[in-house]
Amino acid sequence: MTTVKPVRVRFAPSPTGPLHLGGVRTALYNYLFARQQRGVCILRIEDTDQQRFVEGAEQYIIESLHWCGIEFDEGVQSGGPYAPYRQSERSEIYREYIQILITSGHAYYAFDTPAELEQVRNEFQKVGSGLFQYNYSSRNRMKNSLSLPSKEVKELLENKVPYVIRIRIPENEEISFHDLIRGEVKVNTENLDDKVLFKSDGLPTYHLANVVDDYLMKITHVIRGEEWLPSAPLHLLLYRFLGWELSMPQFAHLPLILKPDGNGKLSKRDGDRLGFPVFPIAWEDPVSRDVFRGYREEGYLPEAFINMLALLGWNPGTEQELFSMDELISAFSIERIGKHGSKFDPEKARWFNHQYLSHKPDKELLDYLLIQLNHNGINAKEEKVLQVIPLIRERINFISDLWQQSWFFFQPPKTYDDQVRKKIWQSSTKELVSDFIQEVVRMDDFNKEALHDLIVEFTNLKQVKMGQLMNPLRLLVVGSNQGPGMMDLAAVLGKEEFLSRIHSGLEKINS
RNA sequence: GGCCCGUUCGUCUAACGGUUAGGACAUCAGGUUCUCAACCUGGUAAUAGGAGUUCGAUUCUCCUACGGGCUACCA
Repeated sequence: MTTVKPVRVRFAPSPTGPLHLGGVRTALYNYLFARQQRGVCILRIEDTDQQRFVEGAEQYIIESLHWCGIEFDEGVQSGGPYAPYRQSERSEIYREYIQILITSGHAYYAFDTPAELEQVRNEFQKVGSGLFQYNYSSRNRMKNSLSLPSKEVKELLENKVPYVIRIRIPENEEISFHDLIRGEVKVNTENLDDKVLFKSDGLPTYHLANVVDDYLMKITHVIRGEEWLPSAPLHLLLYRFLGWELSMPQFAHLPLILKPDGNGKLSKRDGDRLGFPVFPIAWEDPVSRDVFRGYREEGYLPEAFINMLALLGWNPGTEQELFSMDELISAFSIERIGKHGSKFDPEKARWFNHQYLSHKPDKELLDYLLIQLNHNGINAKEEKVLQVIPLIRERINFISDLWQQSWFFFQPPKTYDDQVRKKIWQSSTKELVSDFIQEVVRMDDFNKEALHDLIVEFTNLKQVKMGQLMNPLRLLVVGSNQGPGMMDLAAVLGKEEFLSRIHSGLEKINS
């Protein structure tokens, strides 16, 4: 009789700074898997390192995941049946389990000071015999409850001499486990060292805390970054030593997201260096006051950001590229996550955003544009803005482009691009334009078609190419060579505004 | 250095022993056009190298090279 356990996954960042692309993707994969399996997704904060704690980081994590549309069923933000979800608030729990390990002989007290350890490492390096490892071969030469007489150990403990608790890794044992992404992974315990499980400050390290919490919170699948792969055997040993092997979660170690240029994992500073954000939302470092850009502030839509991220390392096996969150949830599978790291491509991110923006309903783009108009002190009628949207929607890559591609619908140009003027302005241009507007003045019905007909007729009559008239008109109306079709532009502006811009433009350009 | 993981167009990737090695981004060319974009059509472009296994290897095995991760009282 096997009952299928309800899927429970967790995303467990440490609040040591903002969450970057890779972290968001890990959260996303956890979320997609949980939703698809009708399971539970948990947000746990791993703040056992008080040295690296950064003010505001936890709030940042919650806010950015919320912006992305990644929601949690349990966690620091909403509580739940396994609270608390902040590890710093669970220290009593870990104390209990470390005691079990001590009692059973799988862990031991170590009294070596950081300075002593440092010295041993240096000596090792000098001799050139590789890096020092605190393990079966060296632990007897160190100061710990395995090497010292028990009387002395007792004294040290009674005298409150600072200590850490280390795991006692067995000698020469083959540890293997099945990774959902990589298949069988094998490691010999020879290569593991006696990692610290409990620090002298009374808090556990990641290794102990994550195992204890995953067990207590009934986590069924651990989906985390590849940087954890080397310590997975250690975690497995902990499950074994605590007698939890049968309820051990399954592991899936995600490949890393790499720098777009060269190699190495994508890092905080790559964004500044290469000119793209690596964070979902902007972050200001509370100490240095450095500000890091965010996708939200750059004008990305969360759907586009998520879509791009989902496909960075995972693919559906079809040629579909655009996915809503719901589609991702139903298409996702851990088996189709790639094994190798992916270089992040900011160009493709931009393309995704363009796709989403150009498929957005008018109404939503309207809201975005209204905000920007307002921000620029322009009070435009919705009706007019709604006319503008279809004319610019194909032309934008970012939300901020809405304004950059449409400001001239709402206000006359303040300057006229000199490069463009030189290129298109001829000696006869002023006269041509002047003659043309005489005709426009006489128009009864000022609309796109009528204007088009008039222009064709006029240019034929004058024996000039359409561009000879249109380009100067555009310069006068927009101030440069950008923008949608001239007739569309004119129709939205209306006859009066159209003429007024041409008049004042002619004055400014010829003076 | 040791251990672990990886390697298909420039980039993200598909092809789970038999394909003219497919798609997307980028790039290039052409088209459209009143401009700038967008858009449409087409092109260039890849199995890291070497041994095996097999009738047949991108696919399986081994070696080499290269890349990455880990190697803290950090996560």
